[in-house]
Amino acid sequence: MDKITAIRGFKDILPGETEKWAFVEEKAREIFANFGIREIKLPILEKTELFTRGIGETTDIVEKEMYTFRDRGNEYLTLRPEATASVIRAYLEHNMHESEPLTKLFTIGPMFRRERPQKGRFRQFHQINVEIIGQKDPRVDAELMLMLVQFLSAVGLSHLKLEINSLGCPRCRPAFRKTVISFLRGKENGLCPDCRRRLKTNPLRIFDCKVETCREIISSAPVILDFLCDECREHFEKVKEYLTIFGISFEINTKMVRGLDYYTQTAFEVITESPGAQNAVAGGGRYDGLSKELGGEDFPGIGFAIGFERLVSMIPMKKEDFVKHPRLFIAALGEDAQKFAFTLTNKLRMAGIRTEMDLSDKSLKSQMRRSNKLECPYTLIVGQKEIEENKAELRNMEEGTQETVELDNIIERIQLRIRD
RNA sequence: GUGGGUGUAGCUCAGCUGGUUAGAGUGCCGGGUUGUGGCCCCGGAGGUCGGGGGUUCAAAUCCCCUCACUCACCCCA
Repeated sequence: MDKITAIRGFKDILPGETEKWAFVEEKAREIFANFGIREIKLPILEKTELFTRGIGETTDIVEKEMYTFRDRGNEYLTLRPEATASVIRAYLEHNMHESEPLTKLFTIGPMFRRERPQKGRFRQFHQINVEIIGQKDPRVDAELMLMLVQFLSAVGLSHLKLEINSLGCPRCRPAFRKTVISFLRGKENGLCPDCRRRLKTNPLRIFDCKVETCREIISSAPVILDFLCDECREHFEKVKEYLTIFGISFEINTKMVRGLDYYTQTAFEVITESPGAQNAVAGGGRYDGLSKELGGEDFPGIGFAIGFERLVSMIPMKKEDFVKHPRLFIAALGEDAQKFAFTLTNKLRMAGIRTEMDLSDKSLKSQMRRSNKLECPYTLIVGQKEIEENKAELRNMEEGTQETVELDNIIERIQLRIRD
């Protein structure tokens, strides 16, 4: 019989790694709370239409990456490839704007995209999403980025680069798009096959092509920022101004475009210098048209997504730093001592002290080795002799010293001695 | 979907141009005085050499197919 394995691009997150994940989540919850952002939990399965309408029919995600199937009721369902559409759906479904003019939400969970896995990219991956809905004020954009930067440095990341751009709006982007197309007319032969295709489907994407010849051609192309309408320009200027107030360093990257249709105006990314091609830890932007696209009123929104796996892989601390070692190991010899140790171990656990023992009746040496391996700072040694004399040996593993303790009120005695 | 790399012990890997019972380090188990860890020493368990087919007297090693993993492209977090 063949062993059954996890499916391609789906990963188990094992102990040692999960502690790191918990740490990241705790930090997120703590910092987001300071900024008034509340958690929303969303289904991971949605009607397919939510994504085809929200993300855009012609995007790669919708065209070839979604896990879509028909359920037993013949309804088309999709494992969510991203969270923003779901957040807006929930926002509209529960009329959240009625009770709160500015709604600030975060959610953490798995996303699914059927791509070829590689470093920093999986078919099931996790994101931390934050969405602020209801106001178009550039201060919202700025504080969102401020919070993102603070969070990333709180989990220990450094050498990060914040890149920002403005993508314009439905009023000013079309003109830019036209200009780019006519700029590229006659230069098609210099473009890579992908970009020639993009010229028809999504010409703005040519801006972030990595092929050298394309980069050369596009480097002299017109820049979106020169085409912004007054409102978009004003908004972008304010965003930059507020970022500067907070002392957040950023770079303007006019070549940054976003893959999903719903983005407008502010777009941003946090890039790392970690090796590998997938160097974006977080990305986001404003999506003022999305809510209308999903059949709601016209609510402005802005948000970002942090790639959980990418973030965790960059945390400088080692796995061991997150593991909670037992505080005490109980080594017991003989039947009476084992019985005593078993009840004591669990009583100590219930009293809040991480305690381990050995259940397989091994030699003292073997039990000591195990205590050492688990990095327990203390070991309580109980044998037949100790039971009879109503005492035990408490050994300090770091210093190699030990003392005799009475078994009466042993829990209190231990608590007193092994407190960190 | 396209291209490159790699599949040998739980883990990390060595096995050159094919040649006796497939190795190391680490981890695991046990021992080194009768009831005391780490360092050191000794012993032990553990492998369909990813799978299938072929060439050969002989294949972990050469050839073909297949699967998996991995890196990169596309795209994105």
